Amino acid sequence: MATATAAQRRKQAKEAYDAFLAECPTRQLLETLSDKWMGLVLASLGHGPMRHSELARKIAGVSQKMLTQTLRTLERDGLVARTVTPTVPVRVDYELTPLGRDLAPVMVAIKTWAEAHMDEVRAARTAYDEGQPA
Amino acid sequence: MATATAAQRRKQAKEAYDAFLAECPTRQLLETLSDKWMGLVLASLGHGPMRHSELARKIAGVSQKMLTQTLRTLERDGLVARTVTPTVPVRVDYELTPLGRDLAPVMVAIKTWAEAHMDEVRAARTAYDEGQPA
DNA sequence: CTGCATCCTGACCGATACTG
DNA sequence: CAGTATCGGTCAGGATGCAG
Repeated sequence: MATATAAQRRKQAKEAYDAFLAECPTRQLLETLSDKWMGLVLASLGHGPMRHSELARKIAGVSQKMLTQTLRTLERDGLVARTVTPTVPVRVDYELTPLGRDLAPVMVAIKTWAEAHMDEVRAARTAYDEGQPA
Repeated sequence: MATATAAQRRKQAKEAYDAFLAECPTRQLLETLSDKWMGLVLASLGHGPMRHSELARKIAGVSQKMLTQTLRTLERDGLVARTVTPTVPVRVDYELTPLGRDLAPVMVAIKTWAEAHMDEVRAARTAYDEGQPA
């Protein structure tokens, strides 16, 4: 039943998080971090504060909706700080928090890896597709 | 009819968008690596070869379909090697290739980060939600 | 045991229009 | 410039059944 299992799960979660468990909050956080635009947004902000429109320009292909949604999630998770300057045209700046600055390099590492090994992956795909006729 | 025109416009836009992405292959690879189960599969295989059913058991919550789909993608990208042993009950083992072994630590790093900073993120979420009453 | 095909629901995402 | 709300299409992905 749920009672015994729930108590056990709670106790375990308090002592050590394990993303392999479906109910563990870490799983949810991992999925959030794996979101399509998270890496690019974090990598962009890693160079310094940026405005909403600057991010939209830098990250080609992202819609205004997705960008706002991603930034909201990052803000809620304490990875990004949102600063509103109430001038006449409202100005909003996004900046990494200390927590975000700690995560950013890890996300950048994946991006860097992808760039470094693109050729090998491409070659593997070509070989695979040739061996698997449609 | 209006539907045909709308569909055509949509199709044209989609093709143009895909053509644009073709110039930036890194983006596509990054999205692939950011897929929901990629991190957990790579992290699991980082400890050694595993069978299909073993992976399904270890990664709680993944469906058979998604697991196979993820493994096929990894195999196509040359990150995972698939070995079929034609015994009577067919045995299939998945193992990281050298390329996969190079990537795995980076993916594990994100998982590790998530597990390490879960408490801080939780606190940030609570604070955010309390400050933003619906 | 492993993998593939089919069906079907609902979540995601882009486009658009409107507020401040 | 920044953000929200709504609508509609697309497709991811879960469940099931069958094949090797």
